[in-house]
Amino acid sequence: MSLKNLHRKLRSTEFESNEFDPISAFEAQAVPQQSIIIPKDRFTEPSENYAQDLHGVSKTNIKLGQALEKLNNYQLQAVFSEDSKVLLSAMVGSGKTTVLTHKILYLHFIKAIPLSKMVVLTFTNKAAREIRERILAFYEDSVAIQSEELRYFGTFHSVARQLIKEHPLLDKLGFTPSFSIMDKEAKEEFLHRLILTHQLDVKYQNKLDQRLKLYRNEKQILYANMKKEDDLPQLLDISRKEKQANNLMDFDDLISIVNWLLKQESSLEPQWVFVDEFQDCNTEQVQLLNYLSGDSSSFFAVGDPNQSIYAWRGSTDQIFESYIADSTCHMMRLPLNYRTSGQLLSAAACLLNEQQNDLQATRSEGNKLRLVNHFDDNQEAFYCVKQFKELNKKGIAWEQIAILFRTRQQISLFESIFRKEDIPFEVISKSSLKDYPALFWLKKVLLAGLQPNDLDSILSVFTSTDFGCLKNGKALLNAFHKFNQGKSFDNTIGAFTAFLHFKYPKEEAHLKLANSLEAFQNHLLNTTKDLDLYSYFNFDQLLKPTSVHYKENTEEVKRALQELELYIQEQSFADPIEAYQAAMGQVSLEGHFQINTGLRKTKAGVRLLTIHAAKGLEFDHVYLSGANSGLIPLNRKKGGTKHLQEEKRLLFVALTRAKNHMEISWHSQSTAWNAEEGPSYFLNAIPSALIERIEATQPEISSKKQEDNPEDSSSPWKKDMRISHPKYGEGIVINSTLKEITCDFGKFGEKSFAPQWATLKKL
DNA sequence: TAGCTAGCAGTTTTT
DNA sequence: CTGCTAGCTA
Repeated sequence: MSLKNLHRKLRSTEFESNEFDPISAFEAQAVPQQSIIIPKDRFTEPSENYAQDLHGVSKTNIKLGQALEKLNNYQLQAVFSEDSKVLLSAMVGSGKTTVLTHKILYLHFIKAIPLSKMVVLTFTNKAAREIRERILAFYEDSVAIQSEELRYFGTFHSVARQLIKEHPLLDKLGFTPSFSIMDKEAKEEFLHRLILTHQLDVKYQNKLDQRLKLYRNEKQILYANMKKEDDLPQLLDISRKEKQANNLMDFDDLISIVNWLLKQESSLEPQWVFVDEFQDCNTEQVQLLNYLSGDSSSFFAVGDPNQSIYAWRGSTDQIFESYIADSTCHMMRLPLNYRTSGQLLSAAACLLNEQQNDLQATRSEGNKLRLVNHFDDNQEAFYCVKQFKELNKKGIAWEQIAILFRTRQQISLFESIFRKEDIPFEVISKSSLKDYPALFWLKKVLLAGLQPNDLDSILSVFTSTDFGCLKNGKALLNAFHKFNQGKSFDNTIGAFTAFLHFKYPKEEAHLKLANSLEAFQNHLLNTTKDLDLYSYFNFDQLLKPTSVHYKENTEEVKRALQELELYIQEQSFADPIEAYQAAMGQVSLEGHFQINTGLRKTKAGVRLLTIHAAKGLEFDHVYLSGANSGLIPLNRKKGGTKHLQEEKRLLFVALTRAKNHMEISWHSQSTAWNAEEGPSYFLNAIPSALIERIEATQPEISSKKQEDNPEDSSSPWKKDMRISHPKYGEGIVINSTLKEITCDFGKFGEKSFAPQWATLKKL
């Protein structure tokens, strides 16, 4: 029977027929899968008593001794272990970061291992920052710790960047240590420029990333409707060469290049290698770990196989298999959950494989898991408004309430209703620099100044729709190449400046900018002061003083420059250009300019976020919205058990975010196209004794979404009015409020104006 | 060159 | 179901 048919059959089974799990049923029928389950007898159990070790620690370092006394025996076992290879299987909410940081501190303060001899790898900047902070917190303020000492504490990518910079063989690959890092957007622009300049025929250009991956991994060129092969292979080839020529690396390159270098010559022999979230490693990252932790180094990895929800990003279970097979590797576990109350945790544990279920509750029984049926998402949002207001009255802080969603699209309806109903809220998802046009542009300006041959950054500066003066395209590139022919300039920015002076002599502000870019490195030698750089580039003029967002744009840019300067001061580089390059590398890696302080969300409000974004977080009250079959697990054309198992773990992650109250909702009339009838069939695995079912709330008079029309009748500019602008010519008003007028100018696209500044004329 | 149609993919997101 | 687009047709 095919997977699809089997599931149809399984789903049709009555919902009430409980204690029945279609996935287990399927697994029982299917060919046994290779498994990542660690056999029980591979675990070393903790000893009864660590009093002596604790006493030893307290004698040397009282503060650390006191901290360690709070740990349980499983945690202490991992901290004190003398084994040189340890894989710690940490169940959800069992304090894995605590163990990781305390082990680092123990090794450092008691075993006298210098921090500079440790490599600590995480997947996110947030995790890296947290570990650094917890370590710094242990130092008395009299003993300042050099940032130099924590050089190899960071994300896989930032440590890779550090290693690449330091490696003696880098020039063999055609790179210099001042290479810059392309984020996703930069890489897209880069590839599009290559397609243009090399006149390549490439189909599905907005799916380039996927297509390149398919081609690299499976040599597949045809995609979707394509009948003929296009120039994709050439594009890959050219981009490889161009990256070398321009000293550029993308995120994937960082890992593969460091692996290549370390394979030739190991440049670093750390005494200890630590990994957080071990289950998320992909094959290349595993390789990096192997290169780093040779025979002379010890290795300590923490992870939770039950929380592996990033397989779609390339994480692999091979890593578990190889470590289980390795008999020198000691397996330890952290089974005690301190977060979730008893009944909720038992319910969540029903979603795990029998053998992998090592979870033990430490808290009291608490509330039952609630399964609530709503008519649709609109209905649910109003229900939430009511519930949340009551909870808040009872003293539950807004930020202790979270609503989780499978997809991000589900969030926007809640946003608009909460806004109307005065529920404070915050959507938690990493914002992209692209959402801040001024900062996005600032990054290009600085990169163009720092890498005088990086044509992409230069072009982006001058062809930006918001702050540029040129139109991007084939014509511009051709004109520039034509101008360039036969002449020899020192570098690309020099050539481009000359080109601008020749072809666009009227664009005074931008001509000045070009000159400033050309002289930027020299200027940096004098000063890296933020306000000085701000006026050096004349941002006051360039950021379009008539724009609605002028004030916030200038403030954002000033703040960003400030962050850069702070970073440079803390890193104490000798060469200011190198320092600025390092800072910009950090901006690329983190995706924002807050590279010192990080993104601190302090705003009070109900949290709205996807389950993926909720990993690692906890809340008092958690609501999972719209958990119909078809959404959880999310329907997919391709997939199979691997996908379904991951979706099941995703539901597990959702349920284990809650400390005290967990409510899952499903909709009778879901608005999602892929939703099916009835709640997620994964929930059938949970015995009815652990679930409290709540009947459908009656739909109110109208559950139809209300059209909200925020158009302001007092504004003289009305929707669809034809207008003209001195620069952009004729256009049509798309939207008009007291604060902002948005118009469409055809080939110039959409522009927004502040009514008090707008130089618009009625037609 | 515009219009039509068939076919397929779509989620999650960090660096 | 919707959105995208390659490739065909007039």
